[in-house]
This record gives sequence, C-alpha cells and structure tokens, in this order.
Amino acid sequence: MTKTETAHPRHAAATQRRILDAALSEFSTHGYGGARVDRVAAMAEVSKPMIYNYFGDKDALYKAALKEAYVQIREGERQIATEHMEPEDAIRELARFTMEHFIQKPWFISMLNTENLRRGAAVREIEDVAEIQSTMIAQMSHILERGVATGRFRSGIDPVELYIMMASLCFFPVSNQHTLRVVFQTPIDAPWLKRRAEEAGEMLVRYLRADPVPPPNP
Amino acid sequence: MTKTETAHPRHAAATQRRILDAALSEFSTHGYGGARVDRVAAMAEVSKPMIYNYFGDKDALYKAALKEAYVQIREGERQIATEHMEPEDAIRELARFTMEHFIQKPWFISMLNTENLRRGAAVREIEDVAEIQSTMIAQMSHILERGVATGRFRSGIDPVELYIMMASLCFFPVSNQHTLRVVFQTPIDAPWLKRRAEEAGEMLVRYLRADPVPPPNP
Amino acid sequence: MTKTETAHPRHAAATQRRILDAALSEFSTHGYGGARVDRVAAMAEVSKPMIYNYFGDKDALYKAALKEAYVQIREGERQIATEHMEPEDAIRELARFTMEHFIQKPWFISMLNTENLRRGAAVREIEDVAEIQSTMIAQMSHILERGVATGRFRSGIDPVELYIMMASLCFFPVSNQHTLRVVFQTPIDAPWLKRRAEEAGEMLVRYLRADPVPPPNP
Amino acid sequence: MTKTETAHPRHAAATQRRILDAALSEFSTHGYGGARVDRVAAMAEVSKPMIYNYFGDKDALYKAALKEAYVQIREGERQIATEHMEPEDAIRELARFTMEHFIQKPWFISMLNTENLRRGAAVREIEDVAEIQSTMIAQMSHILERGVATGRFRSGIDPVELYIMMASLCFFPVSNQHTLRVVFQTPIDAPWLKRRAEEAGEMLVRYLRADPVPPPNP
DNA sequence: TATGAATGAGTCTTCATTCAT
DNA sequence: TATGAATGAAGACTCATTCAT
Repeated sequence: MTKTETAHPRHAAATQRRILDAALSEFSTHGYGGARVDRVAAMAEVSKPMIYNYFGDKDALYKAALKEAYVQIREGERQIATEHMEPEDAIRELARFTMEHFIQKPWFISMLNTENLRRGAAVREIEDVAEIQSTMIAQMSHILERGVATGRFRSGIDPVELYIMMASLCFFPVSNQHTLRVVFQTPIDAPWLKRRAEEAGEMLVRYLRADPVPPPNP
Repeated sequence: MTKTETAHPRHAAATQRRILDAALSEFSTHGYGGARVDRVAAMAEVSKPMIYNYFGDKDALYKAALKEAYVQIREGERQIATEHMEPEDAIRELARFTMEHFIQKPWFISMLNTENLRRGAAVREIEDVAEIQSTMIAQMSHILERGVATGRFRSGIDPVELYIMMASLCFFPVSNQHTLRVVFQTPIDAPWLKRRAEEAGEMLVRYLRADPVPPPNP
Repeated sequence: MTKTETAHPRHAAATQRRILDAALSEFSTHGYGGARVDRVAAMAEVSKPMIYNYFGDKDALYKAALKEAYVQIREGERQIATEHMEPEDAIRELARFTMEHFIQKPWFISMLNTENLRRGAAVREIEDVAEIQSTMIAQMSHILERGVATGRFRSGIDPVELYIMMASLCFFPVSNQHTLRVVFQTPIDAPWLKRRAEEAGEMLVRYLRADPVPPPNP
Repeated sequence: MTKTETAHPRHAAATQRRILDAALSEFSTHGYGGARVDRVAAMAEVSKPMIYNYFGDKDALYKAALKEAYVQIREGERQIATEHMEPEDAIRELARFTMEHFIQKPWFISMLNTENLRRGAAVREIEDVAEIQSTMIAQMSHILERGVATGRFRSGIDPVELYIMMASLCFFPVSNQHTLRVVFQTPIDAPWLKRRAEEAGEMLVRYLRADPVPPPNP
C-alpha cells in the first residue's frame, strides 16, 4: 500500500495547505468580520482545533491567507515575458495579463479590499511584501527604457506610478463590478472586462507616446 | 420643566439622521460583518430599540447607509460645472473633482468595497440608483460632444466607459492606499494623490485627443 | 397590580444579587478553574449575557464573589459583643463564634482556599479589604487590654497574631475536614468541631494567662 | 548510532517519575480544574499519550499526584527524632519541624486544599492513607506519655487532637498567607512564619502543662 | 516504548434582536 | 417616542482524549 490518499491523518503539510486554501476562500468571500472559522474547518475538512494548532487564531489565519494571496499572485507574475516584444505591444500585453489575473483570481481583489478596509493592519506585518511585485515593476521599467531608447515613448515616467495606473484601470472594473452593473445597468461580464483591458492598453500607450515633433518652420 | 435639551429630542427625523450618520460611519469603518449595532446606537446616542424601530434590522440599516452614501455622493456631483470650460480643461477638472471627492468622503469608497464584497446584494434593491451618477455621465457626454465638435477629441468614445476609466484612476490609489503604501513603500498622502489626479487628467486627455492628421502627400 | 415577583424582568439590582449569590456558590464549590459560567447563569436563573453585562467576565465575576464573601463575613462579625464579658470568657466566646462562622458559611473557607491557590491574585485588587476584619481585631485588642489590666493576662501579645492563632485553630479543622476524616478515620462532624472550638478557647486562655508568681523566698 | 541521549530514555520508570513530579507541580499550582494535561506533558518532557498510557486519565493522574504528595510527606516525617528530648522541647521541635515542612513543600498544602475543595473525592480511594501520618501520631503519643509520667503535662489529652491543633497553627499561616498579607497588611515571609512556629510551640506547651498544685492549706 | 496528528465536546464570550414599561 | 433589561443563537477558542504509526 502506497501513501494513503485519505484526507486526514498524518499529513501535517497537506492539512495546513487545505486550511490555507479554505481560509483564503472564506476571508475573500466574506471579509474578515464575516468569515467563520467553522466554515474554514468544514471547507478544509479538518476539525477546528487543527486550525488553531497550526495558525494560532483567526487573526493569524487571516494574515496567513493574505500572505498566501500575495504569494500566489507573485507566482503568476513570474510567467509574463515581454522582453522580446515591441514596447507598445509589451504594455498592451501587461494590461491584458493584469486583467486576466484579476479575473482568474478574484480572491486576490477581495483580499486587497478587505485588507484596505482594515487599514492595512495585517500587510504591515508580512515580511517580504515589498518585493512581491518587484517582477512587475522590473518589467515595467525595462519596457519604458526600451520605449524611450527607440524614441517611441516619452521619458520621465515613473514605472511604479505607471504600474499603479495600469492596475487601477484593470482593478476597478473587476473589483466594483457589482455596483457598476447596477448603477450603469451595463452587462459587466468577461468579454466586457477584456475590452476594458484593451482600452487600458490603448490609453497607456497613448499616454506614453512621445509627442509628435512639430514640423520645421519653413 | 420646558423642552429638555437632551441629546434625544422628540424629533424623530433628527433621531433617524443621527442613526443614519452613525451607521454610515460604522459600516464604512468595519465592513458589514465587523459592524456592531451597539456601536451605532452609542455613536448616535440612541437606544438600540430605536434603530430596530426606525430601520428594521441590521441588513436594512446597512441598505439605508449604503443608499445614503450614494445620495451624499450625488449631492456632491451636482456642484461640478464644466460647461464653460474648454473640453480638455473640463476633463482635467472632472478628474480633480473626482479624486477630491474620494479623499474627502472616504466612507464612500469603503461602502462601495464592502458592497462589492457582498456581491452587490444590497445595491440591487435600492431604487433610483441608476440615475445617481447621471449628472456625471451627462457632463461627460457633453464634454465629449464638444471636444469632438471642435475636432480636438476623437469620436466613438463611450461616455460611461470613459467615466469608468476616470473613476478607476482615482478610486484605486485611494481605496488601496494601505496596501500600496506597504508594497511600494511609497508615502501615499494627499499631495501624492492629487498628483495622481493630475496625471489621470493628462492620461485621459491624451487618450481622447484626435490623432494628428498625416500631412498630405505632395 | 403591584410589583411583579417574576424572577426576571426589570429588576436589575435583584438580578445582580442572584448572579452574585450563584457565583459565590459556584466558585466556592468548584474553585476558579472548575467553576462554570453556565452553571452560574442556571443557578441565578438568568441568561449568560446578563452575567457579562453586569460583571464583565469570569475573572471579574470571581473577584466580585470573593469580595462578597468578605463583605458577608464582616456583616457577621459586627454581631459579636464581648465588652461586658470577663476577658477569659470573651476569648472563649470569640473562638466559639469564629468556629460557628466557619461552619455556617462554608463558602467563605472555600473562597479563601481558592484565592490562596491563585496566590491572592484577586484580593490584592479589592479595595477596603484591609478594614474588613478590623472589628475582630479591635475586639481582640480590647479584650487583651482588659485582661492585662486585671493582671489575668500576660502583656506583650500582638492582637493580630493572636487573632491569626485563633483563626488557625478554627479554620483548619473545618477547611481540611475531608482529608482529616480519611487520614485519621475520625468522625468529623458538627459536635466534634464545636469541641475543637472549646479546646481552642482553652488553649488560647492558657497561652494568655499571666505566669504564676513564684512564692516569696522565706 | 548508539544509545541516544535524548530526554526520553527507554526507562519507563523514569518517565513515570517525571510525569508524576510534573503532575504534582501542575495540580498544586493550578488546582484540579485549572491543571492542564498539556502542561504536565511539556513539563515532564513526554508526549501526552504517555500520560494516558501510564496513568489513565486526568482524574487518575490527579489521584496519583495526591498520593505522591502524602508519600513524600511521610518520607519527611520519618526523619524527626524526639525520643531523646525533654517533652516540652520535643513539642516545640515538632512544631518547628511541621512548619518547616509546610514551608519547604508548598505543594503539599496546595494539594490538601485542592482535595478538600473537592470534598475529599480522591483521598477516600487512596489505600494506606490512614497510616501515613502514623509516625507523627506515634511520636506525639510518646511525648505525651513521657510528659505525663514526669508530671510536667496534664493527662487526658488526645494525641490526634493535639496533632491537629499543632498542624492548624502551622498550616493556616502558610496556606492563607496571600489573603492574610493583604487583609492584615503584614509582611508574611519565612522569618515571620518561623516565629509563628515558635509561638505555636509555646502555646502547645502551655496548653499541656499540668496546672500548678495549690499550696497545701496550713 | 513513544509520538505527531487529530477531534468531540465543551467553555467563555458576543451579537443581533425583543420585551415590558 | 423612548429605553433598561433580557436572551437565543452563535462565535472564537480550548481541553481531555484517542488514533495511526
């Protein structure tokens, strides 16, 4: 008999994983105050004491889930490769990628919103958060440099601020889709969101383009 | 003994107002699950039964607070006047105004985030929400039209989508300031946010500008 | 309809009393760790939230019960009157009274034991504890003075130390009755305890008596 | 790899000892209800299943610890030797010894208090408890006999009752030191307790002394 | 002999909600 | 209109105990 595939016994690491996944799901679905440890236990198919044993208390569990959200996002961001693209295409690709990310991993947006509601009480205590989006920023910098070098892009754009703009354009329509849907009575669905990403790309590119040189006075 | 000057006057309307203000503060500070009816009562300086008497239950109170948030925002949006401005200036002004709005009324952002966490369960049931941001959209349409008419702006831009882009660029940096601050180690404060608004204006304007007509072939 | 005699509604003071009595009973019967808030609620015929509402938490409830134990003891000690007695009789009476006290109010002994197990964590924070046994000490002092004045008692005896000795002789047989019963296979009952009090009186009196003056050398 | 030098040797007896010592410490520090099996395991440096394996359950562990307390006390009492002393000195020595005992082995007092709180539920089931303090009683008897024989002591004193009196005078000041300290604001420390023992000896001796023979009528 | 992993059954505490006046 | 008093139902967290290896 090989390793038993039973859910429960003797698999500390696996148990912790299940709890973490369940916690991420629970906190992102219900927010901190609305999350229930009981539900996490049920979802993870463990008894409550396991949660307290491995994570401490609800707060620590939340912090672990938040960190996990960032970690998973970082994993994802490692996969973008834009070096070989034309700068404008690279920017558009980044926008597409970011939007895709937010659509595919809705719990990330929920966790960020929840954490900001809590005024960042937990992020502050997570180590290494700073370097989490370093990949993204690095790519952004590289694209900008190349764009400037070829004369296609203006210079003087801060990559972090540019990244935040791109993130804003992708985050908000996903994050606020439920209120937007009602307020604007628009059918906010995946295709609509993807068009937003295209338009965000367009906007970023136009924002970056070097101003046309005025024709020489004759 | 004549009219007592207690904090609990006979005027039902005033009592309801105090409750509503307290509820808005409470729900936006703690989210739905974290909000406490006791705290609302204490803040409003009323007894808890009053809350149930006037609003029903926690859920109804939340809905009332959410609606109130929208109403207050609508009040604010009535005050923008861009008709007399040049289209580009008008766009920039709208961005500034929107950002200012979000900074001044942080509970609005919190309520929107909370409501979206709840997947829009409550907005759906609020009447007249649709027309709430009609002022904004109307202005946006008008500006676009004028811009297109003068040849300054491209045509074919949807005012709602443009509005959402502008909102995105202003909302996200405020809404996510606590996580951004930690992740990017940037001092996110009022001046920084105002610069974001300027840059948002710049971006929108560049996005809208008509493409330069290529010089006629000789 | 006069005041309703219902157990529950609208009688804050009465409710608090019932809770306090129940708490005293519960803590003295089971010790701190063995006490159950549920049982206190049941005994007091109130819902648990009442307990937390009026007393705070288990710890505060315990402290209140401990203080109550001391208060009730003080009440009792007010009733001894030994001024008109011969000093020796007064001492014997005090011993009898003290023993009776311990027999009649067994929860007092239990609370003291419990509190000492906790190393006095709670007494320290009770105000006015110091003056609680002042009546007893005052009486003791007065008896001693009168005894010395009449030449019947030795001088130089500290009233507090004498009180502690008396208390020791009465407390221990009651407090430790269950172990004593088994270890010495003696039927420790009320009569036996009362004889202990008599013997304690005898012992104290003999301890206090002035040494016989040696006959003058012829 | 040869015999590991871990803290968990193969020797079952040693393991049991460590558990027993830890249990004695735990129960006497926290009482029955406050004692934690986890803490016993940690203190004994064994896994919890070991405790259940060797002792059964918490109750059985408690009983074992209580018995151990008595056993250790009996060990101690074997060491007093008063045969060669003058009866009065012997009594004083016994008081000193008893007090020293209580000061040196505070867990004994705690266990007795805990057990009496439980109304002696466990002592009753311990075999041989009866003979545990036999040494003490035997000594007491012998001293009394010798005192009576020499005419120094009164006759008719029951050794068990005398022992209980002595124990009372020593037990109470140690047992109740924390409440006494607060109630009487006296610095109850080792020297103070030792003076209590001296005074207890004095009291016992005066209690035992034969009454002076009235001078013969001339 | 020994233990890491796991849990059922509580235990304290809180919360939304209602009753009686 | 207004509230002090009260509670059922659940929430977070713990504890004695057992299983599988």
